[in-house]
Amino acid sequence: MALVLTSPPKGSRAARTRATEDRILSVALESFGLKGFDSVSLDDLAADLGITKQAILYHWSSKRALLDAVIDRAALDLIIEFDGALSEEGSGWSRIESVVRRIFRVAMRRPELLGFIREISRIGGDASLRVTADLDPFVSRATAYFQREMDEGRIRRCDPGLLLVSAYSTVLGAATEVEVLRAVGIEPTLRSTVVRRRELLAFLYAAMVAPEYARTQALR
Amino acid sequence: MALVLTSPPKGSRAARTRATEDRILSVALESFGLKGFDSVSLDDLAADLGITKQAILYHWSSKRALLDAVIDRAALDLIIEFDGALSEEGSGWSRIESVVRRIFRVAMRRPELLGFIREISRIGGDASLRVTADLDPFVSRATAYFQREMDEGRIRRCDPGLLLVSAYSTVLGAATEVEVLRAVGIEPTLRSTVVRRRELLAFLYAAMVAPEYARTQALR
DNA sequence: ACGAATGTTTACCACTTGGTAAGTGAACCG
DNA sequence: CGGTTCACTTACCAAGTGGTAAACATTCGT
Repeated sequence: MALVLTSPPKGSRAARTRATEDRILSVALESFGLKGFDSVSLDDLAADLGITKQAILYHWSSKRALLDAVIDRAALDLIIEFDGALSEEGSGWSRIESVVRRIFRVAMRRPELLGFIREISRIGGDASLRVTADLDPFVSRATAYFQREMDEGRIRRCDPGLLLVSAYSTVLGAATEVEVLRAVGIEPTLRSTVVRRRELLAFLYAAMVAPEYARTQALR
Repeated sequence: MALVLTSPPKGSRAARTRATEDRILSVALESFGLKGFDSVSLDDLAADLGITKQAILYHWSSKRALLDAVIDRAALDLIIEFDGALSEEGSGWSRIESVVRRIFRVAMRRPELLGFIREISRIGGDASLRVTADLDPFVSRATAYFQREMDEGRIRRCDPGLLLVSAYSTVLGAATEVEVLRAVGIEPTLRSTVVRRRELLAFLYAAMVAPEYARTQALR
């Protein structure tokens, strides 16, 4: 995924510096997300990048400082991926459906991103606080949206925060728990992912949509 | 949690050996589950146990071999915790409810156990295969149970494996994703856990129970 | 009672870890 | 042009890593 063709030095020095830091953050996010923070050494990262470990430590004073930067980057990526879906047009359910589709797309194309959030949760402490703070505006938008949908009777009334958590972990689980899927005899191929997404949408639809509202719609 | 009152040597040698290995597995499961496999060194484990690292390596030839043993132990613990619920009496929904309650109980009392399964999933490779194999009989029972409930019209018809995954990740997420809960402004206190469990049961009930069957029941 | 098996410790070892110090060449700015 | 800043490398280092070898104490079988 790194996509690093050692480019001949071009652009201003500042631009090249930014590009290097960007590459480091990308590779670090991927590695931390897939293998875990402690399982990836600075030497590993540097080797992947074709630079020396000290070059990394030049841009961030410690591995921990690098982690903070990666957290910010991951939060930004997440918001970019999902916030658009929340802004889309469409009535209640179709918008939720588009968010779910997007999560699946992200889980397929960038598993390291979702894995990284999990990893940060486990590390806890300051790291968790940081990602929580970074994502706060997005979470606020999402819960406010749920609240509105409930007020207008399109979504079953309940605690919007808990609904968000339920939906989040359901989708994230179905999208990422590859090993669990294997355990129940489902090989995570592209085709099975489509089926899984369809089943999950039905699951969520049943769980979330207010029955009275559902009756007025003829969708599936 | 370790609960290790340095007992004066008693019992046969074989019994004491078994007890030692048991203690090692307990502490290792706890540490690996909470901090991650790579984040826990053999020296850390040994220090927690009040023995030397080489004592651990006497019982298992390498850290990796220890991991395999911990996997087996974790799978056993899981089966013990949940298999009982599957055998309980009661009609369709009440049995599912009891499983969910049990998962919450485990998530509260033994977070390291669920965390460990997650960790193994991420490690992948042989480790995942092992836990998958260990849990296979349990998974078979669960899906067979879902199938039966569907055939008798008590649960919405769908792929039983996927239903299991959805329910699993939903419950596991709501029970364990403490940081995500914080992000949506829910402090994971005991009281809020009760609320969360109630909301989640409503979520699952709506998602899983067949509407025709639900109408025949007056439960909540 | 005595040698053997067993469980554990002390002493090491090669290698990796995050991090420091000093050097180097190119880009920038006057 | 000439010095300074910048981005990075080479050269280290102390602490920690998983793992080996051998010594040691206890318990077992005979």
